[in-house]
Parts: sequence; structure tokens; C-alpha cells
Amino acid sequence: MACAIDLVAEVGYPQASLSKIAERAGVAKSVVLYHFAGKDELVKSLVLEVFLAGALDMVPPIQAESTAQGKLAAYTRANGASIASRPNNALAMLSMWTSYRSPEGKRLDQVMFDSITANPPAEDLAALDPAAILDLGQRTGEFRDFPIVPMATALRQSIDGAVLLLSRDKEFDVIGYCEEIVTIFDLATSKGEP
Amino acid sequence: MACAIDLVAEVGYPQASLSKIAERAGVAKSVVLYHFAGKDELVKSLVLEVFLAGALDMVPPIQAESTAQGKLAAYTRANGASIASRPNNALAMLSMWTSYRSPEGKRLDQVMFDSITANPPAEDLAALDPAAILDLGQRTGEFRDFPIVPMATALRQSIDGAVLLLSRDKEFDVIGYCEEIVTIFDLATSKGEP
Amino acid sequence: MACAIDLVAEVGYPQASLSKIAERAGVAKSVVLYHFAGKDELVKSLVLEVFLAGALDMVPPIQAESTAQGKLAAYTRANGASIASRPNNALAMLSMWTSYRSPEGKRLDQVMFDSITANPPAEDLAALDPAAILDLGQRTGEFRDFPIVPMATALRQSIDGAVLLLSRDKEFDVIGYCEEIVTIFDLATSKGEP
Amino acid sequence: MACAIDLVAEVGYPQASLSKIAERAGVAKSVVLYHFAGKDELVKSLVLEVFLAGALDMVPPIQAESTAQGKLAAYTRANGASIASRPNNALAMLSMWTSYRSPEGKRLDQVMFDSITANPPAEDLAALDPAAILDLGQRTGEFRDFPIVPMATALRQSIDGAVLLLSRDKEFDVIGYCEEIVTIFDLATSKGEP
DNA sequence: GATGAATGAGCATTCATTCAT
DNA sequence: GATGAATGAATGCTCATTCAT
Repeated sequence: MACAIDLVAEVGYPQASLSKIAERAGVAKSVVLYHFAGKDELVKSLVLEVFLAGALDMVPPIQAESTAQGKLAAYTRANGASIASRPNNALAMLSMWTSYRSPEGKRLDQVMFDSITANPPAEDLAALDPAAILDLGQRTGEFRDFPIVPMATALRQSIDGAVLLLSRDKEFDVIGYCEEIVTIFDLATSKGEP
Repeated sequence: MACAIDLVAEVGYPQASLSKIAERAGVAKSVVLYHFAGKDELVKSLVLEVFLAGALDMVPPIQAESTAQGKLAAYTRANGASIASRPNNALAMLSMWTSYRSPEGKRLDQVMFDSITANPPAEDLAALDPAAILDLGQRTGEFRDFPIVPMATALRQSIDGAVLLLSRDKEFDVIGYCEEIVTIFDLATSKGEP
Repeated sequence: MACAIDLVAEVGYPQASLSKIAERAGVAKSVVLYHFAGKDELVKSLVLEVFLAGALDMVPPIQAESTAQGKLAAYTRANGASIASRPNNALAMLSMWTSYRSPEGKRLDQVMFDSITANPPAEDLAALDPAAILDLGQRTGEFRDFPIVPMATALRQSIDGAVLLLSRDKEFDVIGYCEEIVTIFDLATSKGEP
Repeated sequence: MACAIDLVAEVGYPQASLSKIAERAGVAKSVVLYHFAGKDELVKSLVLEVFLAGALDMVPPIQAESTAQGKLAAYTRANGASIASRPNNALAMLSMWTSYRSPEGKRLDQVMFDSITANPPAEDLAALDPAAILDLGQRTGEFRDFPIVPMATALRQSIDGAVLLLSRDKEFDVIGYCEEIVTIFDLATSKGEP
């Protein structure tokens, strides 16, 4: 699985064939299928592992903050730290997220959505939804009034921008980048001076 | 080419084979290769056409503004309008941008970069670089002091978020979304009250 | 297609892979798929061709007879002659008939049945159904009273026995064998002395 | 082994892989190979078991008859009863009989022939050869003069027709069918009125 | 300008079999 | 006696590309 993640991170999901994954792992192609039953199953496992590892990085720092503003900054910083500590995880995730299509043409989010609606995520994971943090901040009055979806999307996309830049330059300073993202969305969400 | 764009927009670049493109166009598969010499060539043409069409939408509104703040807002709004008016163009572009790899493993931006350094873009197209607008704003003193790259990336990624949401919901209100992006980056770039 | 028939006749349908068919035809494996779109399609074409060739052999002699008894004998003899003149056709047909399963698990008769109910066979082909001949003979009073299905099945299976024996001995005298079958079913269907 | 028989009966020999057999039996795939050394060995065991079970059904009723005519009818009826009492056995046998090929391309009858010539069958089993009964009847003068092979083949094939019809309709009346086969071959073998 | 035929590389997947435990 | 892991050969199929017409 580590080999699969690395390969996807390196050449992108569409070029990551089972043969190449097996070759990189130093095993026969059929071994991969013995363990995963199919490429879709592999992808699911990969995504789950990567997602869970990221979640474990992010949940504690977010819950350690009490204010919505603090949570939002912690979310961004923890995401950045997670990316920086396991760049290949982030790279692979991005590639699968944008390129994967199930045999029936469904994108990864649709497939995972189906998986998740079957067995809903634990309480803790809900903390990972930026929309929830934004909503909280508006209800506590910390944040100004703005539509949630565009703000949440802009934030997520901005953080993902770090992965994009990282894919072009392995030495890219993800932490510094995310610090700027924190500032941007701090300014964008906070109430002006009363 | 229109068929190719539509197909890529619909099923994603990795699933858009020459056969399917030709079939959709109602011609023989070989016809496509007769006109484009190879799939890479097709992609290049597609990207160029889509990019140019977008540029033509965006340059005038940006140049019509005199302030950097105005140009930044115009950039965002014009991009949104362009996406809304030709959603398949945007969808196809996004898919190719994230999924395409040349035979040597280069991503689309790297390939286009090579193409562009060979014959540099006209003066006008330079206006399309958000970094240039941000730089201008900082030099004129309109904008606060911030690193250019993260801000430019966050903006581009946030706008691309519209395409993402559009891909999940054909009726998504791109214009309204971009209006929020304008606000976000207005707040994020502007100097605080002195 | 001729190569495919010969190969199936020789090694049996389950062993007749596209590669082996292509190899025998002296072309690349992909050529076969270029012409037939899939193995199921190949099978369908094969069966149709073989069946049609057989039908053309059998319909005239049957129609030349006026009595049901004559038709039944003609049916058997013409079937035998057809087998003898194109033994590989018969061998291949038998193998596919008994071994083919569609991806969904349907047998050949079920698949063809679906095909045929869509566009029903011409008038002439109806003459090929032994049950029809038996029914005719009972209505004209030529034949004794017996249930149609077992008699028709026994006849068909007995004729197919020739192919079975042929598969074990290429020199087997199919014509002579069928002459005996004629006698057997003459005795089995005719009315006893009044 | 019971699972193997059922599976072959259900999906046909070519689709009955070791994995599926093991899965149906609720054991690991390797267990099957631990007990049988190879798929060919499994097939041989299967055939032997099925054949023996059938033989035990058929030998006594045949030997209970004294005339050739009686033996022939008993043979047919007992075969029918055997099919009706263990339809999956018959279905599996038919599928293997028509579809199996050894690695060297031999059919099941050829393989079994080799097995049998090594250690010839017990006296009793000889009674199961319809050709022997036909020969007896001709020597005693009960039967008219006809070539043995076609008659024996037609009989065997006609009985096997019951399995064919059974495979299409699980409720098919095998007993009734065989009664008709008895009549047919009674008429076909008996001497006419002197 | 357009096309059908042909091709070889590659893909995901299945299968019978081996082997150490 | 039973098992999970591993393997290599083979299968049906897709794809971008070439080429003669």
C-alpha cells in the first residue's frame, strides 16, 4: 500500500497500473489482486488509510481550540502540517480525488459518499468539516455573515493549492504557505471593527 | 474539437479515448488523428482553444478597470462569467489540467510552459496573471503587504472551486459564488483601516 | 471466422481463446476484436453462419417431400449430409452449444432465443423444426399418437450422436449412421398394421 | 465433492473454478488441492463417484429382467429414475462430459478409457453397456437385425436428452420422458409381425 | 480529406498451482 | 489436516498509432 501511494503520488493515478505498483513493491502483479480483489478496492483502501492518517493529525489540534476562529486556524495549520509530514499521501490523495472514476463513472467523492452514508462517521470526524466550523463561528457571533458553501470551498481549495505547488517543487514551504492561508481567511471571516 | 471538449467534460480526460471522441463526432477514429497527429497534439489544441476563448472573455473587463482592486474583482467576476457561459470548457480544462500526463510524465502546465517559453504570449495575455495584478496593487499601495504566491494560488484555486461545485451540480450558481470570492479576496488584500 | 470454426472444432470452445484464433489466422489478436467487438459477438456470428449454412442444406430436401414421413426422413438425411460435408461446422456448433455461457451465465440456446424473438425467422426456417414435422404427421394421420417433445428431442439427440461419434473418429460414416436413424424413427412414429 | 457437483451442475464445468468450489464448501481454496492434487484429479474423482452412484441404481433392475427387451426397458427406466433422483449428478456429468478437456486436449471419455483399460471394470458393470443388451437381443432372436452402434448411440443420446431438457426446466418430467424413450426403442428394435 | 484494417503494448482480472507454516 | 500468501501464465479487452487506399 505504501508503494501504491508513492507511485500514485509520483506518476498520477491514471498512470498507476497494477503492474507498476507490483513492480515497485517487488512482487507479482497477482499478489496485489490477491490482497485487494480489484483496483477499486485498492483505491478505497488507499483513500481510507490516507484519510484516516490525516484525520488523526488534524482532529486533536482543532478540538484543542475553543473559539471558532482558533479552530479555523488550527484546521488550516494542522492540514498543512499533515501535508508537510506525509507529502506523498497528499499528492496521491489529490490525484485520486481528481482523476479516479469508478467503472460506472462515479467520482471518488460520490463513491465515498455512498460508503459513508452506509456507516456514518464517528462524532470526532465531524470536526473535520470546515463548514461546521464556519457555521459555529457565525452562531457564536465571531464571524461576519457570509454564505457557508463558497467560504468553505475557497478554504479547502486554497489549502489544496499547497499540494499543487508541492507537486511542482518538492521543497515547497507548505507550512509558510498555510500560515498565509490562515491570515487570508482570518481577514475574510472576521467581523470588521465595530 | 467541440465534441472532444464535451466528452472530456462529461467523462473526464482519462476516459476520453480517441474512439469515443470520434464516435461522438460521427467520424472515423483515424480522422481525428489525421487532423491532430497524436493525442498530445489534440490536447494541446484543446487547451489552447479553451484558454484563448477564456482569455478573450477576461482581458477586456480587467483592462477596463484602472485600480488593482478593481482589476482583481474584474478578474474574478470575468472568470466566473466565462465559466458560467461555457461550463463544458471549464470542466474539460479542469479535468485535463489535473489528469493529463505527457508520455514522458509531464503535467499539462509543464508542457504548456515549454510551449510558451518558445513563443511568449502577447502583451495582453500578461494581464491574465493574477500575480501581476497583486504585484501592481502592492506597488501602488492599494494592497497590504503579503507574499504574492500564496495569495495568487489561493485566488486561482478558489475560483476553480466553482468548477468543482459545477461538476457536481449542473445548476450551481457560479456567478453568485464568484461574488463571494471577490469579497473574500477584497478583505484579504485590502489594507486595514489606518 | 473459418479459422475460429476450425479451432473450436478441434480443441473445444472453452480452449478456443482469441489469441489462439488470431494466431491460427496469422493476424494480431486485436484484429479479431476489431472485427467482432467481443467474444460474445464472435460466437453469435459463428453460430449464425454455421446455422444458416446448415439450414440452406436442409430446407430444400425437406420441402421437396410431401408426406410427413418423407419430410422426417429428408430432415434426418439432409442433416447427416450437412454434417458430413462440413464436419468442422458441426463439431464447432456442438461444442459451443454445450459449453458456451454468456457473461450472465446464459446458455447459447437462451441467447439465440432472445435474438430470435426480436426478429422472428422467415417462414422457410420454420420447416427446420422437427416438432413441426411430427405435428403435421399426427394431424394427417400418418403418425401414431405420441407426445411430440420426447420424440423430437430423441430425434435431435440421435442425429447429434453422429457428431459425437465423428469427433472420436474423423472417418466415421455419418451418412450410414443417419440412414439407421431414419429407420429407427420410421418405426417409432409409424402406425402399426391396422 | 458434493459442492463441486452442485456448482458444476449450476454454472457448467468451464465456469466452475477451484476458488468457487472452495468458497461454496466454506473452505480455503488450497484445501481442495490438498485433497485432490490437481483439478484433473478432482474431475476424475467426481466422474467416478457420479458414475458409480448411477451404476448402483441401474444394475439391479437390469439384472432382474431376463429378456433383452426387458433389460433394455429397465436400462432406460432405471437411468431415468437415477437422473430424477439426483438431477445435479446428471447435470454435472453432462457438463463435464461435453466440456472437459485434459491439459493435453483429451476428452473425458478418452481419459476414462485410459483409466479403465488399466483396471477393467467388474463383471457387473458390463451390464451397463447398452450395446451388450442389444447384442444379446439379436443373438436370442428377440430383436430384428440392425447395426449395434447407431442404435446404442441413439438410445444413449435420447436418454441424455432428458438431462438437457431438465437443465432448461427444473420441473421437467424425466420419468414420463423416459417412458416414451422405452416405447420408441421398443418399436425400433422389435421384430415386425411374422 | 477521409477511412477501414491492422498492430503491439498495456490493462485489470482469473486461474490452477506451489509452498512454508 | 488445513491455510494464507505468492506466482506466472493466460484471458478478454482498450488504446493510440500506422498505413495503404
